[in-house]
Amino acid sequence: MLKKTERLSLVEQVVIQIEHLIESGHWQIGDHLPAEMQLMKEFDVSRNTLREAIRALVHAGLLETKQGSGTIVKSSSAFGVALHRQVEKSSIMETLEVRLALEREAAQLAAIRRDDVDLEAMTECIQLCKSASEKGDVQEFIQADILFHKAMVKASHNMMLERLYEHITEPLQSSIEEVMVADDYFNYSKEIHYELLEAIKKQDVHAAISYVNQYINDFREKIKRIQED
Amino acid sequence: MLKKTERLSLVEQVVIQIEHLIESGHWQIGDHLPAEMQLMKEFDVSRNTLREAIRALVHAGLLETKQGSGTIVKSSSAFGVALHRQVEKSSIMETLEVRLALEREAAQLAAIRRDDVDLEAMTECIQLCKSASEKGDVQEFIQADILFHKAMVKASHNMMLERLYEHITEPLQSSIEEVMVADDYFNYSKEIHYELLEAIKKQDVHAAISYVNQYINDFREKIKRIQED
DNA sequence: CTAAGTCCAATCATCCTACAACTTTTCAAA
DNA sequence: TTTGAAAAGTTGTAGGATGATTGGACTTAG
Repeated sequence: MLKKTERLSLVEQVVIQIEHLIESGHWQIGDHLPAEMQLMKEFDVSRNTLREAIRALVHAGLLETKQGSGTIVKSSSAFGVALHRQVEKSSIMETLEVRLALEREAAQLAAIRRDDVDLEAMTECIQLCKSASEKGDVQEFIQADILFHKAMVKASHNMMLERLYEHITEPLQSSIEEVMVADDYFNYSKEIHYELLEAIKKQDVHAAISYVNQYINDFREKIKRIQED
Repeated sequence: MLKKTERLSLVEQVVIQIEHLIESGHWQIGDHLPAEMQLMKEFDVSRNTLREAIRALVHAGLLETKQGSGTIVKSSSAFGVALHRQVEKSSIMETLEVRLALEREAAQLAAIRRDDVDLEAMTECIQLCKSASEKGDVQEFIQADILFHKAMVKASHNMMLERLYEHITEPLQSSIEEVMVADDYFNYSKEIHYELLEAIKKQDVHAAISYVNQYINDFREKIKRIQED
């Protein structure tokens, strides 16, 4: 079998270079890119070629151009943008169901695969929850709560699961906050998270799934109640 | 709150039009687009503007251009392409775990929400499985099997779940076939699918989840065994 | 000094023409 | 029929010109 000869067009080469510069953090989110004229010289391509490359990345959601002002970095993950757009097309309930599906799988895998680093990270998040709870700081509590969930997903040692969860949770954040603030989730989740962590620590898969199902169903009920108002 | 004034650039307008023409099926996958010269006239824009629009869609994976030949439609879903790329970056096992997470959630939701149309569709798929099995046609059986799973996911009445499942299953297809052909999955899945359908018909959520877990774990074992060879 | 308005330079948006590189078709010669 | 060269059609790249928008510098009236 012969390898298909593949010449990358100049545009595609420039696109790849810019993507790398963004992914590597050389251009951070919010940064201004150099002007077209300068980029032309740096990449040694014509204006058209450069503009086609930039336009491709603008449409992908990585860049944003504003006439008269310049081009800035908007995001560092094309996949995140694509998922974000899909979430926007869907209802909150639909998205939440997908997120919970991932979370349930993550809990199961985490209970099997978690290592000491994972357990330490999760324990730390729970302590953050606790201290925020004692201070009565709702916002800080919510942030710590989300961090705990992310730590659990990370403990599943499945990068794809982690990325999906991350990019689906992001646009849901405001809805999550709404539910938590409106209800008495504050005290409730404190305990169940601790028990969930214990189950994962003991590698008790069934218990872990059971706890996740508990707060998933509870969360679902709360959403329904709020949406009915 | 004032509405953000939003002037869409000519390029973006052309992009949207082309996207619509593809989504609506006016240009099918594999079709050649008209040449640049003609599209310039039809959209009434300059060559640069048109080319930037096309380039954006090429990078998104909807189109493919070949110098000297033309431009063809490659895919109808930008989200599908993005997901596909993500899957390619991940291992088969990782992807499978995500897919199974979705399938488990789908089974649960389907057991709750399925309507008569869903049940009919699933029954039909099972009969296809059966007839393929009797004929001994492995390929046809696999296709029918996948159709059954998709029908179940559809019965969850969650569009986002359905799309995710669809686009994740697609690039996995060859791996799935490999497992099924290599092992004795042929006879095994015939029975468990029937029982799963019965559980969903009776709206027995626990039984449905249980059956899904059964063949999920079985499938996982088979994959492991094959990968070790 | 402050605040409002004006002007200007920088920047992206669009259009135009020209040529190069590649592919497909056509057609004539072997 | 097969081969190969020519021709026509298509996308790729380059460079220049003008318009539209923005943000900051500057000016001026209070």
